[in-house]
Amino acid sequence: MKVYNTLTRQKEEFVPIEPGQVKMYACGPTVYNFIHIGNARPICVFDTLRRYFEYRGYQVTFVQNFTDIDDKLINKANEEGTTVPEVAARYIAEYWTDADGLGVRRATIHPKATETMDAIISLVKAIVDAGYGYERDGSVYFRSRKFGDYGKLSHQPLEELEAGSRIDVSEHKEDALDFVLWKAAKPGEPSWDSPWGKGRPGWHIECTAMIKTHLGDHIDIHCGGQDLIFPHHENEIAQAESCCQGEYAKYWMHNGYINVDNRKMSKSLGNFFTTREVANKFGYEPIKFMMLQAHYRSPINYSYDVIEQCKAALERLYTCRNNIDFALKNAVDSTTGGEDTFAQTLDMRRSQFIEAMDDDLNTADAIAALFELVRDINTFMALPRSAPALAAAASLFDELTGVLGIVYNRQQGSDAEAEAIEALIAQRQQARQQKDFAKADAIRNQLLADGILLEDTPQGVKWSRKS
RNA sequence: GGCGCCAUAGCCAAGUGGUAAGGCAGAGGUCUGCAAAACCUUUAUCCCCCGGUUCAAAUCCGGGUGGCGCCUCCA
Repeated sequence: MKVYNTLTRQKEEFVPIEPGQVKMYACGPTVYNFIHIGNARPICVFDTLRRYFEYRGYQVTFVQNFTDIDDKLINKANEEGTTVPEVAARYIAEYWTDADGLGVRRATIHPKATETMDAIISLVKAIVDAGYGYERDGSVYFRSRKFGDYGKLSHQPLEELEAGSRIDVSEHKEDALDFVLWKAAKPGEPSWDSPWGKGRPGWHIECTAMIKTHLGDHIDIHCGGQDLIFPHHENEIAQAESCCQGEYAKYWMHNGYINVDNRKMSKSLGNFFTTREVANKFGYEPIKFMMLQAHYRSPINYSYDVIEQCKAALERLYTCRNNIDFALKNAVDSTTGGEDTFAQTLDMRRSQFIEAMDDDLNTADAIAALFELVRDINTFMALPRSAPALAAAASLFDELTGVLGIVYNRQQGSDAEAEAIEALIAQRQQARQQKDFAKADAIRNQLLADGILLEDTPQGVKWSRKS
């Protein structure tokens, strides 16, 4: 498999540090609000990456953090007259709702910054001991310029980084490039005891500490949004490699932005949509599909039209899967002509899918393979088929959509409900036989109003729930 | 100023040297009591513009034009 590595700005063959194992880390949300769909992109993309590695037989340890102590959380708690832990707990719960809706699996470990405090403090200490950190008035800073590789990820010359940075008069940095590892406590803020007095961690140190705690000193892949390359990931490298030999992360993968009106969607610009509000209107599935229909490094311009198109595209997929189940109920006993060819076609689509995913997670091409598979299956089902052949089709469909994490969770009704529907269908069939089409259509329309779609086929009446 | 990214049909989107995937929308057809679904056909003589390299370029090189991002919290 090839992956694009931000470090080298090239697609590279993925070679894990330990054969058969992948250790990956993705920067997770700061839990002070609902996540917006820009936040949802890396969550979806890197979940798919993780699933794909597992599909290819790797044992994956995937860590994604929650930043649960930070200025934004403190502000939110103050605004609401509540506490930081309460705010964090609430939005972590909301995060799970969105993640589950998007069909994103739980990571192996979801550490929280506040639960990693010991590791954070010892890491800061190690950095100070190594001569890269220094304390001023209870805060600890990192000497960026002393770390020779500073700028290697963002590919920025130091002078330029310096020109862009500003020294806050309230801080006591030796150099404009330096960044904070540990912040001295301000009155009324949550704080932890440390060798430098009460304080809390800087933004960058938690990820490094969590990686070292849960994955070790060297990981295969570090992921995140492109906007984290500088300064966040650059600083993580400095923190990790200044006090530990060897490479912190072998591959760095960064996803592109979600835009609105071609502008980056962000909380600071105020042009964001929360995942929840879009999901309430269109469902979670089209959001997930939108994330995967484009390559993960390309920008996606979110709009009403796009999400509607995604919904329609998904409908084709779901209908196919439903039709397989229907065909399975009416399967014939003996095999029919062309089943060998069909089996070969299935294998060919699987190969096509894998080839696409192997090329730096080209989910757009993988989805194209999936749609071609759908056409193959639909064509195959034009005739009555044997159960094993249909089951093979269903199995491959589930296999590939499973790797993508395109959830298919159309709600299931109760048995009583199904019986009532079947009864109405029977009435309608009777009406049809008597050529009472007005009555037949009335029943069909009534069911449709209840979200039940009837379709007449040579094998009988098929019904399904519409979203 | 520094470092990058992008420009493909009405819309979304792959393809990065060998003659334009896939989806949505549209048109025609088959099937159907009708509808739905499905299938077939069709929708870019051409990939922002101008040069160049090559037997061959949407794909490489040079120059434009337009859009965007990071350098400050941010996925």
